[in-house]
Amino acid sequence: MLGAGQYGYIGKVSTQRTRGVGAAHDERQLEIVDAVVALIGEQGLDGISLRDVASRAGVSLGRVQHYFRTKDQMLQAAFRRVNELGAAFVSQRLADTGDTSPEAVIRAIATELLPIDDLHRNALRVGTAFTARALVDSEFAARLSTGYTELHTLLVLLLTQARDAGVDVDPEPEARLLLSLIEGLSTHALIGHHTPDMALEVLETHLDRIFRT
Amino acid sequence: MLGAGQYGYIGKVSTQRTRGVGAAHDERQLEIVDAVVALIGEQGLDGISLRDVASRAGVSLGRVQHYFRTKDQMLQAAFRRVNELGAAFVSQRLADTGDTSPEAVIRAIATELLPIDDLHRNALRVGTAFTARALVDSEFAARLSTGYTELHTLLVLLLTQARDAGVDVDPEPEARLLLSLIEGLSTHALIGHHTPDMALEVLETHLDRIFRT
DNA sequence: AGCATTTCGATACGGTTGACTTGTTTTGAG
DNA sequence: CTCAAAACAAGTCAACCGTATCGAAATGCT
Repeated sequence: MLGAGQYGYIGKVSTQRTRGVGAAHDERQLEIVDAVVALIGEQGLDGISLRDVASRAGVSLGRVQHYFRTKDQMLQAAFRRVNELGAAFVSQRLADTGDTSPEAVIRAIATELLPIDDLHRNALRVGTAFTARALVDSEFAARLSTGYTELHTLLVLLLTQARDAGVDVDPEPEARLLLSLIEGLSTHALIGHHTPDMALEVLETHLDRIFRT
Repeated sequence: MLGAGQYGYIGKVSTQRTRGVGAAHDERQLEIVDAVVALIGEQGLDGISLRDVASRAGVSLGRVQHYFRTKDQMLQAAFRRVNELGAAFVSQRLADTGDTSPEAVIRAIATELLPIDDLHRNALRVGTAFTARALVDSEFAARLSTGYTELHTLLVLLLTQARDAGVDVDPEPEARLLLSLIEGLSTHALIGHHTPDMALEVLETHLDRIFRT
């Protein structure tokens, strides 16, 4: 989960009547979606009702239903939102560090996919909730799979750059291992089996094993 | 998820009146639990109702309620059941192979925690559902954490044996990495991001990296 | 056989849910 | 200003849920 930004929803406008400039529409919709994301993180995916969302967002049930015709559409919007958040996290860290070496980028990606603070923790909780949902709903499964594939492709690209720079690594399987490892470390950190720091340490050790040969 | 067998439920008997030998009781209870596990694998944790369970098990709603006073108790029983299944999977493979070397045992554990067939797939789906639930319900979180700790301890023990036999490995962090990796590989295989075979290949490569130094 | 206890089916109840309908207010293009 | 479309709010509804109740049947110890 997280990482792939499949936009195309917020800011659609297109042929639709640009009623009220359309700006207020997206803003209010985002308010509701953020309430949904927060609630899913706290109560899980099936633990929330439209009335809960309305209450949390401080709006009426009618308003929520105006922006999302069905509950499923609302949840899909929330799913897109956490993916956006994940992508934004990574972009932010990359912009902060400045180091664009494959190793640094991979480290940045991995770090942002761990529950290093409450914000990340909540986003990852939502991601986990959607992962469970994906096992039952093929619609979500397809979206999730796409996101992971994009992330995998990115990792392969980075590892290929590293290999070309002299690092002894097989990009394709190593990317697969890395992504799975990050996923597992993140999940275990979420449920409290270990701390984010310990997860990060394991990851660093493994990355060292790859890059220092 | 999976792996730790925390029994203490089935076969409790104890001070309770041994009405009807008590054998039929456990059998019928297990029938219902198996229906629950199957349903959770198919429809997720929140997608099932007591009526669904009764229908799937071919019994009346009243009977389900007789064996489980609340829905939560029923789900907890299902959770224990998948843990039992996971432990049974590993035991079975270990008995089959006969090889008790640390490497073989680790390989066996890892293999049984991947969706290598429909039976394993369903059990792992249920495990994922409970993982998502654990993020919201501290009761399940505690049980899950205990299971993972047991598995972690076992891996540390095995890796310590390997180290004493001359393998260059740091048991504690390596066990943490392994368990997380298995978790991630399993999850990704479940959602179809890669096949169980690919997951197994990644794992084998990593194990080779550890043991062939 | 007698009888307490377990087993289990049928039914009902209060509550919640997502979806829908209806009516009112707001908005901005013409 | 006009007016149609959008943006809401409130209420309604049927369906479903977990749980409780009550009575009948099965069971097995004494």
